[in-house]
Formats: sequence, structure tokens, C-alpha cells
Amino acid sequence: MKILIIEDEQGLRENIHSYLSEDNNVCESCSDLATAITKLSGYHYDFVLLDIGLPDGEGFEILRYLKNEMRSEAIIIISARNSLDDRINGLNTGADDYLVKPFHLAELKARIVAVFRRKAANNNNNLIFNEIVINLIERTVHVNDVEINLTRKEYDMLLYFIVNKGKVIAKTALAEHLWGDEMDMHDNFDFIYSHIKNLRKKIMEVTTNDYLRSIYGIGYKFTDK
Amino acid sequence: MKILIIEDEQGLRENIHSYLSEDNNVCESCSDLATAITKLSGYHYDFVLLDIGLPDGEGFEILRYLKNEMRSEAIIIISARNSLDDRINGLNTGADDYLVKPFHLAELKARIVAVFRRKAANNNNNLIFNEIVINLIERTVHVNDVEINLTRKEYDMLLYFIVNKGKVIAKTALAEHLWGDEMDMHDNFDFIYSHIKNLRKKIMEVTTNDYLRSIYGIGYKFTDK
DNA sequence: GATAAAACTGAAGATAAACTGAAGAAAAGT
DNA sequence: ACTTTTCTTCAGTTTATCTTCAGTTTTATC
Repeated sequence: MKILIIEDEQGLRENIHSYLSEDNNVCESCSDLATAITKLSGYHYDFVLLDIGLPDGEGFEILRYLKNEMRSEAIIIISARNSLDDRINGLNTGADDYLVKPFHLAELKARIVAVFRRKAANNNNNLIFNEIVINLIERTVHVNDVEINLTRKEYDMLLYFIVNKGKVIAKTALAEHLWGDEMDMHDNFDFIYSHIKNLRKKIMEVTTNDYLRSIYGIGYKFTDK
Repeated sequence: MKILIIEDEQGLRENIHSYLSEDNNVCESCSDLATAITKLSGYHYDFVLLDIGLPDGEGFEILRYLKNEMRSEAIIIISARNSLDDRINGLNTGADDYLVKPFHLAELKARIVAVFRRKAANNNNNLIFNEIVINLIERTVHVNDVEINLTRKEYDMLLYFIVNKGKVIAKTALAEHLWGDEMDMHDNFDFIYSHIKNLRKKIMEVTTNDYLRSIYGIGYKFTDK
């Protein structure tokens, strides 16, 4: 998953960053409101971890911004304040969970999973696209009831495609989602081509439909039409 | 097993904690409702031991919370009150057992096993996965009717895998479950590799099925598919 | 249809993850 | 206090995955 960490305490920020990265998430972090807004207006994340007390304003502004833009990011507030008011304020403004400092990183992770599950819980734990079934808990992918074995990048890619089915995904957006902003790819997409090729190959071994279309000059689209 | 103890009497709490820890469980404890909710929203436990009279509210709230979230934790209520109303209330709200203070720690332990057995195992205290049979009371493991001798960590690991069969278990989650939250492992999983290796070796000596799959970059999955 | 850019491919090299046996440290049992 | 078992750490090895590369095919445009 792609996660934005907005936290001004350097130590905590770095700890969260490395802990969640180890757990196979792509993380980015920043320490103030302005940078956060810039980042958010540039990319889509799966999760935003939001500290309330920031040097240039209240984190609540981010909440309002995201709500205003009807964005779908899940938001977990991280705050030193434990007053009922803050809590209610945060949850009312659209946060999905509220975590009081200090906390264990393991707890943060568990909450991320819990929130993600709650959000995706409209239908148990399966993401389905025609004959492709992704089980998020088992981390399995079945195509026509045949299990296919995907590597991390392939799995993350497929998940991203299916979550955004029907939409055109720019290669830059895809790279951004899978590698975060530490990767500079200056017009070299070889690694994307490579992973796409392998993903296609694995899917094509068990179905005849080529769902993963190339959009020349732009990127890809996962669709059955 | 991983157990959360919610009890405000310090002496009793510490007694339970150390008694159950000695019995090879990973325990955490807290003394009020707020902390309990925080912990519960952060981790998954196998068991919750719940006192009803807490400084900041009734333990029943925890029951409601867990039920609401459709959580699978087994719950044993510990209470000084022995009124039928309380008892019925507790069991109706989803508790699995009810224990009246004062009680012997040995009884608590027995009830934990009993409840766990009722939830997870068949009625002979056995947890079965194909040819693997775990006897929860005796803490023995039989594979194809041959007993294999597991150390504490190996046993706990296997139990955790079998309770979560089919699911992907991240190495971080495994570490958390086996060592609790005091362990910081910052990208050193050597001890996990070591225990996994030994567990595999012991299982492989008596069966040809390799149930314990590695999920590269993530963790493990116990499955027969 | 010629051209150039973009996309694809298989294979090789680089990297990171997982595994292993052995040894030292810690804990449990006597 | 001593012995035995279990847990953890370490260094070296194997394996899976990721990235790069050079050559090929496809696509849009002229």
C-alpha cells in the first residue's frame, strides 16, 4: 500500500517510515502542512497518517481538504492529544481512526489493516474482476479457479489495476504507486515493461482474455471492454 | 497464546499476568477501558480476560465493541459480582465464560483451555489439520500418529499457523504474536528463520507434505493447497 | 511505406530475501 | 551449582525477485 506520513517529530516520522516500509508498503513522509498538501494534490495514496499539531497549522486542514476533494484516502490521525473533543472532531471531519501518542508501531500497523479491511469490507475479503479473484487475506490470486503465483511487484500491480479498473493508469502513476518517490526513472520504464510482461504472461497462462491493455504513449488500462 | 488482561486491581492483574506468562502465553495487561480499547483496536488477541468493574466504565462496553467489530477473540469475564443478571448479561453480550472472584489461577487456566477448545478444537482438546493433531491440554503434536517433540517457540508457532491456516502471516505479525510488543526486530528476522527451519525439519521427518510455504518478501502461509 | 518513438521480449547481472549449520548465550531442569 | 535444553546470533550459501540491457516488434505520424 502507498502511505503518506505527515508528522513533524523527526524521530517518530522516520521510525514509522522504516517500519511500514519493511512491511511492504511504499511510504512517503513530510513534516508540514504545505508539503503535505503539495504531495496530496500530486498523487493518490491509500493511507494518510496525520499528526494534528504541525508547525504551520492544524492537521484538521488536511482532513477538510481531502473531504472537499472527495478523495478516497483512508486517514488515521496520530495525536498527542487525547481529549474527547479532538477525537470527536477528528472522526467527524472524516478520519477513519484516531491513535494517541505514544503508541507501538505494531499497533499502528494493525490499525491500518483494520481500517483497510473495514473500508473494503462491503464484500468480505475478495476483490473480484470477472474470473480474477484476489483474496486479500490469503494473498492469493485465482483466475478461473486456478491459483497463480505472483511476486510482490506483480501482486501490487494487479491489485492497483483492479482497484482502478477501467481507468487509464499512466506509467508514471504506476511507478509512483509501486516505488514511491525515491525512484527517479527519467523516461526509463524498462522495469515496468518487464513486470508487465511477466504479469501478463502469468495471467495469459490461465485465461484467453487480455484485460491489460496498453495505452500508447500513456500507460495501461485494465478492462474487459 | 496471546492474551489481554483487563483488570484494575493491580495485585490480581500482575498475578494473572505472571501466571499465564509462565504458562507460555504472551500476555499484555491494562487497567482501564480506554487503554483496553486502544490495545484491542491495535492487535488481535486469542483471549481477552475482562473485569466488569473498571474505573472508567463497565467492561460490557468492551464486549459490545468486540461484537460490533465482529472480532474473534474469546472472552472470559472476571467479576466480583455473582448476580444472575450480570452473568446473563455477560454471556448474552458475547462472553464465552464467566468467572467469579475470588478464583484459583489454575481454574482460570483450565477455563481458558476449555473455551479455546470449544472455539477452535473438537471436543477431545484436539486441533486438527490434515494429519497434524495438536492436543491443547497435553501440548503434544502428532503427525500421522507419530508424536513430534516441539520446543515452546516451535509449538506456539505451529499453533498460530494452524489457527490461521490459509492466511498469509507476515513475519512482523509472527514476531509480534510470539514475542509480544517488547521485541524490536528492525529487519533482523534471523531468529524467525531459525525456528522455522527447525519446525519444518521436525514436520518433514514424519510427512512428505510441506504445508509451511514461504511468501517471499512477506512471511509464511500454512496451507495444503 | 518510411521513420522515429514507444512498447515489448528473453536473458543476464545485480540485489535482496530466505535458508542453513554451528556456536555462544540464556533459560529450564536437576 | 551443574547439566541439559532451548533460544538467539552469526557468517556463509542458496534462491527468488528485481533491474538492466540489447535486440525486436508495434504504433502513430508524416
